[in-house]
Amino acid sequence: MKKIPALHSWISNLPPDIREAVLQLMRHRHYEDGEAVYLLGEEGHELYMVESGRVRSCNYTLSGKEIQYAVWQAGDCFGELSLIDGLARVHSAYALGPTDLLVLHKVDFEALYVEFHEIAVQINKLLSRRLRLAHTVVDDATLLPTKERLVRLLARLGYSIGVVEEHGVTVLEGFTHENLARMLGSTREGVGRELKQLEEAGLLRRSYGKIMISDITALIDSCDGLVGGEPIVPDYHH
Amino acid sequence: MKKIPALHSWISNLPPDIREAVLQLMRHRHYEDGEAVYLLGEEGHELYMVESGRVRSCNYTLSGKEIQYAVWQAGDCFGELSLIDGLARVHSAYALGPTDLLVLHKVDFEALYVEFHEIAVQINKLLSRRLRLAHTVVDDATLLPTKERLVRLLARLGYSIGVVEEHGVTVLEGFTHENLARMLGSTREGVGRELKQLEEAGLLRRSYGKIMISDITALIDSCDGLVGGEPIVPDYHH
DNA sequence: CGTTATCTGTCGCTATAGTGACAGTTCTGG
DNA sequence: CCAGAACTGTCACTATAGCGACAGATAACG
Repeated sequence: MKKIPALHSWISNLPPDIREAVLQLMRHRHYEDGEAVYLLGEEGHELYMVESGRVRSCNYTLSGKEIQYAVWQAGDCFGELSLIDGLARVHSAYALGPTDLLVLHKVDFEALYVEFHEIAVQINKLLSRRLRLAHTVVDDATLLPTKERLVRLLARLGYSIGVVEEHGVTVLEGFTHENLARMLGSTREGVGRELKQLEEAGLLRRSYGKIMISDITALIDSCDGLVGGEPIVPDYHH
Repeated sequence: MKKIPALHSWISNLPPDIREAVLQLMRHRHYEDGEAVYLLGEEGHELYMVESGRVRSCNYTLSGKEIQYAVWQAGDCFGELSLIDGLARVHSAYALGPTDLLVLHKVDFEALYVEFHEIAVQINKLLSRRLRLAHTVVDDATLLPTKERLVRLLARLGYSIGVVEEHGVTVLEGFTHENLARMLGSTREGVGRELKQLEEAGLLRRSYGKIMISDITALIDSCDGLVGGEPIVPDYHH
């Protein structure tokens, strides 16, 4: 049973001495389920790293429809965008379940940013990764039907925050159909329909809030209509 | 008659001395209409700045459907992503009409990147901008119906590469319905339908390959169902 | 100045996927 | 262990928008 490491952390990629300097300036903060870390439109004056729990980032229409961009968990960093360019938050972030974060204030970040060249380099890598991921999401949303988009979303989630159990089975836990639908810009019913079909095709098994993928590669191959663009961005560190 | 400045240039934001050092290492190259600058999946070993003409970046499905991410023109920089993270190109780039580019080789870029801290800082800003833009595109694609997506696309294009004529009319030239559809993940017919409706509503005028928007703000207001997320990312320089 | 290619307008057909409604299932907390 | 909540399954209805087809308009080029 192996946990796949965090993919969105620039802090853990820093050389040990600089990393310690950064961590020293970060403060703990606890959030209850559903509590907002920050809201769309706010001025951003902090960035974050997840210690435990999960955080989701999303945006809404006036009619209430929601798109969820990402779910961050232990080790992932987020919230740095507004600190880099000084503009407002483009989405809101909420705790998914009780969550502990490490918080770095803008003032401290800027001091570190100026002092250590290496931080800008790592942030560039982080932003590159985010950008590649955003491109694959745009590809999915504009080029593919719901079924394939779901497959690629499951692959991404499987690789990034899934837990690998014996026999190479990847398990996704804590995702409702509703939650998956939000990441696709689709609906609960639609996700249910497609998941059922994928189960019938033998590509995954389900049990209330748990999705077990026996072979992510096979899942992807089942319906990859894209010429290029892997569903998941390869890891840049190591 | 005023041209709106390039929004995707990290080079022009550098202090004059560093900028000169960068420009000195760049070489001219000419491309004919439709010629590939780079292709999806290739290893990237160059980055570019547009001198004249236009470049479009896109991706395809196996069935031939295309999504176009961006159109770059004079002053815009592109192609830096693969140089930052070392991964393959995630899309292809083609010249739109005869085009002249300035080319910087990876080796030279890396030397500059290490020597001048300021370059990493500017690249951070560029990537931030790209990421914000990508977020608004994801919002559009997943949350909004075709009509509103078209409106927001026109607003983005108007602000970024439109030409402002007398009476504040913004003119978009060189975009076919086909081309617009590719940026929406929609179809030529659909774009035609919606453009007609927008014209009937008095929000724009058309004449073969030219779209004249009298008031971009009014256009946006006509159907903005998003809670947050401006259709265009504000400019960070100045 | 006429031929060709590209772009645009229009119309009807169709299907993918969103909506609403309700029943069944699994979990949670007292 | 039981009641309520949250999640899931299913089905019929509907509409947005993609597809195919063709005619008309504008530009490009020799």
